[in-house]
Amino acid sequence: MLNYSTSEENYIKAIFHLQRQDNTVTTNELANELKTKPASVTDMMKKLKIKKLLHYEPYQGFRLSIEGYKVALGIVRRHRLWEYFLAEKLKFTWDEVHEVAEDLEHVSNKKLIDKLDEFLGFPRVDPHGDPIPDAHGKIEISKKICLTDLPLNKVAVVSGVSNQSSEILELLEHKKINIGIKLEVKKRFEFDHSIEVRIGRQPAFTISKELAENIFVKYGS
Amino acid sequence: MLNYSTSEENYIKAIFHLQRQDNTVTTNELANELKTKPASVTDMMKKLKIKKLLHYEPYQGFRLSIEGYKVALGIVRRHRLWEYFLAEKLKFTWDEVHEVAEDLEHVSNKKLIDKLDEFLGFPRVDPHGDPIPDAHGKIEISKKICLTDLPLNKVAVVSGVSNQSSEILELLEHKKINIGIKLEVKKRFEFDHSIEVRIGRQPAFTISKELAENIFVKYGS
DNA sequence: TAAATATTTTAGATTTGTCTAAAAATATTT
DNA sequence: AAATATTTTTAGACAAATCTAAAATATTTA
Ligand SMILES: [Mn+2]
Ligand SMILES: [Mn+2]
Ligand SMILES: [Mn+2]
Ligand SMILES: [Mn+2]
Repeated sequence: MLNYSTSEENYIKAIFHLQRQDNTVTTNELANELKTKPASVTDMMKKLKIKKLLHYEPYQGFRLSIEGYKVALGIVRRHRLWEYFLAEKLKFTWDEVHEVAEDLEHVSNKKLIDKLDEFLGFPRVDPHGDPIPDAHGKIEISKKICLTDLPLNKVAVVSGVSNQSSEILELLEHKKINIGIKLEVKKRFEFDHSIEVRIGRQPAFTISKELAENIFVKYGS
Repeated sequence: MLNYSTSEENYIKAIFHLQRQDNTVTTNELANELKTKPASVTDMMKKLKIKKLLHYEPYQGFRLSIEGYKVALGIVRRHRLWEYFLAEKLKFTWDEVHEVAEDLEHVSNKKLIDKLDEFLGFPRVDPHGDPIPDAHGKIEISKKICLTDLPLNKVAVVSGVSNQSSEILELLEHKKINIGIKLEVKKRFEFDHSIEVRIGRQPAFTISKELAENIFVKYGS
């Protein structure tokens, strides 16, 4: 596997994240995501196309190639392992890890990352509940259900949060909702779309529509 | 403290190491150390002078300014903490850590480094026996004595090794000489300048002049 | 001390990644 | 189907870091 510049890696990872939603990514979307200008995106897309990391025809948007997808998984693996390290070992909070991992992810020494993985005990998910690709690029694609869509009285595990701000963290900590916790939805209110939730045998409590929209769960352990 | 580019940091750190020996550093010395060309060094020296990180007049060589020295200590702190992490936590060997730390040292997030320091238990020396500057830039300047100069029958502690190759590591591991181990010199032979060494109450053994020249010790614990 | 040699700096080019402004292509309205 | 608006690309410029070749300066040698 070749080595790519920090800038190339940031573009590749951003495309990886954006193309999950739609099928292809547009110049403006990517420029917006990376806080850069459309002209810069076009320049980089030409370069990544030459390196065969993506499919791109002028004005048609772009997608990662098989090779580009593999490279992206490597970057995501490094990013999430470092996030796990920061949260678990260095006691960073949940909302602080992303920014630091954004730099650490670009140190691409295979042995470093595989030993870090081992040191951490081969974690499956990062502090935001997102799956960590293994050394071979395998990634668990568990389908996440938004809390707004979870059927009533079905126990599910909180597996991720889509918003990573310190504001949502404050609220989640106050409500004692962490990744991995089991909960069920007891009731939905039509008026404000608020949701009544219960964790284990504790008394049920209410969370807002806004919060519920950002919490994802999955079935099973 | 401002932020500097990876390239600027590599130059600053190299000057820091070179100026310990002599008083001022020359263009060729630095170009050689960084495996770059003299013209590139001159360009960077002009830039670092403008940033007030060093004293430099054309043709006169250069030294770090007080400010440049502080910046260098920060880089060295990061480098050596990562080296300690790699050796202690990830079980890298001694001769592998430098290369990886060379990249990790450029992730300059104050909180990351201070938390890493805490996680590691505030280590005083890196895996090569070199002192780690603390969060305020304080560094222990213990005077190292080369094993060739240690008086006979004086117990001293192995505190560093000047050569960092895997070849010297192989030999040191075979002879069971590690950083922190206590030893004394029992005899010196005029013929080949080999040295007879004893660790604790174990039987004495001989090491070559070449090896002794690369081992440094200090008195006390 | 003058010539030869070595070191250092300058001049000019190159690569990478970015930007602004203008042109071209595409999409949306009327 | 034009006209209008939006998106994307191109053209040209710029900063950072590097290089080669030539010029300037310093050091050594005879
Ligand atoms: Mn990044
Ligand atoms: Mn994450
Ligand atoms: Mn470095
Ligand atoms: Mn070291």
